[in-house]
Amino acid sequence: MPELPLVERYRCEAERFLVNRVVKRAASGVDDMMMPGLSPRRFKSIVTGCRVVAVNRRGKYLWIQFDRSPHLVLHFGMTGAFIYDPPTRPKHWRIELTLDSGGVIYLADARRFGRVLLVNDPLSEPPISELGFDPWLDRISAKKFCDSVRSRAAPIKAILLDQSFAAGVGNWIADDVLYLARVSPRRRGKSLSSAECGRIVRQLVSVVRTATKAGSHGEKFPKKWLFHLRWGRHQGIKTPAGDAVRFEMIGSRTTAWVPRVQK
DNA sequence: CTCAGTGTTCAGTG
DNA sequence: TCACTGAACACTGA
Repeated sequence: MPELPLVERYRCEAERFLVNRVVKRAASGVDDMMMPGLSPRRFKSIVTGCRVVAVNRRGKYLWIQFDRSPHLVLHFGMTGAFIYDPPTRPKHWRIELTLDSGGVIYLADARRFGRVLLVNDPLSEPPISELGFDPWLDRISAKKFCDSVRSRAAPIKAILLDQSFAAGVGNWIADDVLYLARVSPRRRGKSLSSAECGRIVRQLVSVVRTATKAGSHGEKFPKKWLFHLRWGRHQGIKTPAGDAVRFEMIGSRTTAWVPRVQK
């Protein structure tokens, strides 16, 4: 599910629900894939009794900052989501926090590509310390962006998806950025002109800001974005301007692009 | 039944 | 050592 704009929305919602609350009960399933080395017993004993001080985000990672270490770092993988006060325990719940307010929050994740970690100093330890610039939180100069892109041989699509380069960019954001910047996803970083890199960084900031301000609600995104056309992947689908959309595997992800526009 | 899906990691290669 | 590539991870729904 979640790229930067959606994780930011989760962060805002969780902030309202959690800040200043004390965890009265904490539970998790046994899951060495999502929570390597973290038993339900240890999770419960560490988290119970903690007061939430803040809910933070960097890239696709969100962390719940407690009044003491360690703090709870979460990644939503492909299908992760928060669920608040459901009438019954959600089918794919992975962790459950019951608060002094009486509220209950679940992390659910059917596919289990998400992560649950307890980290002493999230900003200065992996995995968050390994992330590149966050286009919502950080400013980056066009020159630094271009130098970095042009030092690499991989396709620009793969570079944009590299979280140690740009944190929070996912498959559809990368595709829309390259479409709006009119650059083919197959172009190698090395081959890009500074004008092309400039268009890419401008569109990257623009797409992330626009989507995040829209609260990650796709219906509110600009009509011209490929976002609206990619799901379902119809054969022979065209942009509103009448250009054919092509779907192919690039950087080991399905990539939507418009060859007539992107060179 | 088969395949693709808003993501990351790891082994193999050059 | 490093960058790059593609398979693997697990599960659901079309």
